[in-house]
Amino acid sequence: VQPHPAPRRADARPATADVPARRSRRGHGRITLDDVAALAGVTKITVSRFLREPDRVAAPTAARIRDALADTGYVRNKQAELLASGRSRIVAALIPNLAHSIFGETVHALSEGLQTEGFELLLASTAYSLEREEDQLRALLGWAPAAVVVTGRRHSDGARRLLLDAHAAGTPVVEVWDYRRDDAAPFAQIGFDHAKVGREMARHLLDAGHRVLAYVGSPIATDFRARERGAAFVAAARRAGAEVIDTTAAAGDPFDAGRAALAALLGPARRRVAIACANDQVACGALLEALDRHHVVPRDVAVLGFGDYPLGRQLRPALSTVRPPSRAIGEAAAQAVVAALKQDAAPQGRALACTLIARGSTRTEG
Amino acid sequence: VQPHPAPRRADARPATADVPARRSRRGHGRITLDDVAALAGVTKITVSRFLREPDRVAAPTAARIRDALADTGYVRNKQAELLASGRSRIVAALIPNLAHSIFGETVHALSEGLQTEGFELLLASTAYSLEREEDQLRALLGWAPAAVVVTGRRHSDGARRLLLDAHAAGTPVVEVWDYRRDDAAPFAQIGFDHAKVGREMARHLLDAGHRVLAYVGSPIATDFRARERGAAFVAAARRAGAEVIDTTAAAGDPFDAGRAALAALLGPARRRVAIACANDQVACGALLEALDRHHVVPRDVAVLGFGDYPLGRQLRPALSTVRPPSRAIGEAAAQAVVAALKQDAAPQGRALACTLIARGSTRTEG
DNA sequence: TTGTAAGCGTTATCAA
DNA sequence: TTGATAACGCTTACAA
Repeated sequence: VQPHPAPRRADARPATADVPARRSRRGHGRITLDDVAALAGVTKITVSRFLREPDRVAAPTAARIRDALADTGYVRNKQAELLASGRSRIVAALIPNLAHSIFGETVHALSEGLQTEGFELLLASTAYSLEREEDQLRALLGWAPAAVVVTGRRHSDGARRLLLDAHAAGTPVVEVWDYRRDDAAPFAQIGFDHAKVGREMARHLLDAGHRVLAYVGSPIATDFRARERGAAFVAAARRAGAEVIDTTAAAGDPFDAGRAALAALLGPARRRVAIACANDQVACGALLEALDRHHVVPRDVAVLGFGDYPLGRQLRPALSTVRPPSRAIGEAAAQAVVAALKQDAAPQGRALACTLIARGSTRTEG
Repeated sequence: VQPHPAPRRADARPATADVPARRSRRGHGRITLDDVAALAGVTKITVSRFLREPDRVAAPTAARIRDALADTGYVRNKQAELLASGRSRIVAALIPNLAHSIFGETVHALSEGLQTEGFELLLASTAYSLEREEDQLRALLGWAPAAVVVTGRRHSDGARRLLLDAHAAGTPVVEVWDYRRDDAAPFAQIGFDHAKVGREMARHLLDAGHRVLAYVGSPIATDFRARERGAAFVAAARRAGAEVIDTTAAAGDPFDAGRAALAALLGPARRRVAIACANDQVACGALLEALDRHHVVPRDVAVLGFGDYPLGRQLRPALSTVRPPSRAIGEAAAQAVVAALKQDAAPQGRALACTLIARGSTRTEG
């Protein structure tokens, strides 16, 4: 641990004409522009200018300011900066779940894309609750963000109102992880059509020759996108004349839920089924349970997941799954937001594609 | 989609004595306190007071203000609020990795603990880079946070300087996920002793009768905590007279890295080994590879992970692992920060315990 | 090239 | 119970 000089603070503020010694409502002890300026022998506006446009101050002055900044360990106060400049370089994003989730890559890509353009990402999670979404959205809007990114196209009336107000005030609003061509929503959508994915999942299992199809849905009632996939899966399977079982995974550990779902589906009365799951974790649980029970995969039991988590590739047979364009969504959202802000126009929506990855859990290899 | 009234904005600002019609540097179209106040027929300070202490305005006035707030869809500007009040209710936290990580529970618990006390969490990730930590820390400090939470006790000189300055200015600083009893660091530490965990991991494998021990470390050179566990593991195993192999997992998919590590360790020349891994994903990869190769687990190949990810429980045999107090760290950090801010004192550090969970991958059951 | 004055939207202080 | 005024720390606009 290196010792280091305590932060220097100018004792006397630069005398501002005949203003009485500042009544110091609170100092919080932090270094301000005035402190740096005093040390550099200039006024704060020169330091401020140096911070924004270094080339516009004379070289010797710049050198003194540089020293003063390093000496004091000055950190610019964002609140004051944003309030004064009127334009925030903050993008607020609202995601259902931060920890251990499918949204990780989206957030990462979004963050990178924004950072390279000089924007900061302010993140909050909704825990899949519409009510919480509204609360968090209100909190985020308090930061006066330059743009807003939300997940999905379903919101509470209050949240929708907030988004529409922001939109009306010229703040770009982007909805990610969903896309409906026919949707007349006012916000740009960047994502994919979940109903279409559900149909493709059914089609894949039907094409593999299965005639008994099950969907194991998410235990989260407000995961509208998973529900949409499930509903479309069920409808498509029924249309094709298959026997369809529509179930929901138990709450709690998703692997255990997948195991339990498989156990419930199979028994003396039923020995063959093709299962599509709301996510790969549930699917891995189902697949592991099927293997433990010595069912023949994929002939008797086929399992199809969603999300393309790294684990699925490791099982034997490996898990078939749908890979969502997680990273592309984040990249596209960053691009859309940045472009909209630069051109002062409404952001552009974009449809992205999922990829169905057929592996051993649904298809006999070779 | 319900139609809703466009946000109302008072056309004429309340006449502020003889100030000329505002020169309107920029309007950003957002609703301000003045707009709400004009609609309610009061001045902005009354609205501000209502927002902070509703009981201190007369009932009829309060009702009018309430209506005006709802009508306008007013959202309080955080920048102005924080700047004016001088005390930010923001806690800044710096975590190595947000997506898919062991820190998820810590962040979640921290967030919950702070939220119930009226604080907001501002999160940033370091991607395990000291350089990035310093950058991100500087950015976070720009928000003038009421407290700072960082991961670990290793920082760049610059970051340390920033933390010490904050500390000196009375801002509580907490280091999480590490704890050294002998450490004379100025910051409160909330976590556990990684060296001790490394020794316990070695002890567990030795107690199970193994005499050839391997450590598969993290590919992230700057994951100091994993390195500390590894170094202590190796030292303890050597002290006990065991043959020790100290390796590092390949970068990329951790499951694949675990598989590759096992493949490299075992061959014609060596048929028995007990492997400890930097994390459960690598350990699961190693365990799956051992099973695919028909090694006898745990007699010939034993595998011990770290992290207690849900997947480990699902394998057969299940993965032995160390469960870190992830949630407890987040809770304790929230408590420490809140207590420090309330009492205007330095935050208190705390040692928390890991639990070694012996399952079938290291111990013959029954 | 540098500085002065005003103001961003809110809150603390004090007065009415 | 309500309001006038002066900050908070910084940036914009304009002057020197």
